[in-house]
Amino acid sequence: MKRRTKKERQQLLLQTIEENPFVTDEQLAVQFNVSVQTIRLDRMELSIPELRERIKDVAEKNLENEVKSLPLDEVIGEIIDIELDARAISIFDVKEEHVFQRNGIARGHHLFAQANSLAVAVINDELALTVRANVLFSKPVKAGDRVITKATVRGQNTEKNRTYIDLISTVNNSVVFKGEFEMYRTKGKGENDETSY
Amino acid sequence: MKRRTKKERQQLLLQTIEENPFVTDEQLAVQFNVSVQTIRLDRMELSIPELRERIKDVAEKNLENEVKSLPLDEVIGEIIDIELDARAISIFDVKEEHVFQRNGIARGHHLFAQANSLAVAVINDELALTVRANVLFSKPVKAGDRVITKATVRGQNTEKNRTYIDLISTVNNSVVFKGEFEMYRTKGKGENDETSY
DNA sequence: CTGGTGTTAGTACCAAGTGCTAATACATAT
DNA sequence: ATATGTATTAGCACTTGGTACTAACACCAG
Repeated sequence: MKRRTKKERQQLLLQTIEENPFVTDEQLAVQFNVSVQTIRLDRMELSIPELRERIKDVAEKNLENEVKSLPLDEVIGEIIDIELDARAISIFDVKEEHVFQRNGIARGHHLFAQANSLAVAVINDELALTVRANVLFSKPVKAGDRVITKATVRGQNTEKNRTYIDLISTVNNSVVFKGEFEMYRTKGKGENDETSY
Repeated sequence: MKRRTKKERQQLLLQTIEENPFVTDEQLAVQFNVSVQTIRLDRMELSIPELRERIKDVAEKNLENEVKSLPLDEVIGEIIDIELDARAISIFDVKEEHVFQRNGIARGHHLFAQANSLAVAVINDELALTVRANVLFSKPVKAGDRVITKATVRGQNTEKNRTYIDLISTVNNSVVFKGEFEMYRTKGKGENDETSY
């Protein structure tokens, strides 16, 4: 192992720990052919926490993901207000994982998912399925944006068991997404009121 | 805190650690009103590893998940055939996590996501965004179904930088989803050598 | 009273550190 | 040539959250 300069070593150190957070100072010292103390000084300068903290961070991150990925699959966006068969509002915070790396713009299906989830939720029925949707992505959404989606139940066709819902998503009061959803439901509006909530 | 029997305590210990693997023996001792040594003996009998090992286990598990969840977010469905700016085919296996628990029918946004991903992929450009989509969910899809989606590029409006794509998804040769997507792209078909932007 | 089970206390030791002081090497500037 | 600064190394005390082990005590049953 050739002895690198401080800068080179620290650069490699960052990479190495990034790739494998489970490596000890001792192992790193051997790898870079320096003393353990040097590794410690390097970590300090680079503000890299000690092994146990790194492992803990990874563990905590994973625990977050667990909490995140389950409801994320269930309902996209957090429903903050709902009046069944009338209207509903949800918010969705766009994160790095929702955007194209190349340009930082949110993938369309995430916005669709938020709207679709809300359309399902607003329907006061056990069974609600999307039959048709016409959507328009009017403005790009970026990571860090908070998307607020409002659903309004527009009408019904009781014979065909259909409910029509309008959806509008905004970021900072600017419309980013519009959609008209045709939903299928088993029962008509108002037939579910035996058990009043 | 009432003093439980050994069995009760060990039962609760298992639960407690399961819920929060980050708890130390000392905290547990306080919680159960016994000595630290007792907690250690309990852990031995129950073969529960020490705090650091538990955290490490969580961290390692999460690292596995990372590999799994990333490509899942990147493209929904596996692209098995593609001819840029012409057509593409992807398959998507519907799993339990994609369906409503209540009725076992796939949530619409997963089918939309597969179609949307494919529409983005078929466009031979750095930047492709969904502008508008009209979709029809013609038949419910269930867990275990293999959805095959075909994308066909229908036309273009070079002035407006738009590309029109038709999508059809089938399960066992039966159509479950149809969509017309209007996509925005930076450059026209075949113009990808120019630096027009 | 003796034995078994459960619990507690205490000691020595370990890994992987932090925090601090001191020594050394080496090049650069004056 | 001597001083200054940076990089590196060594050593020691201390910390956390343990393991491994021994000894003691309480209490209940035979």
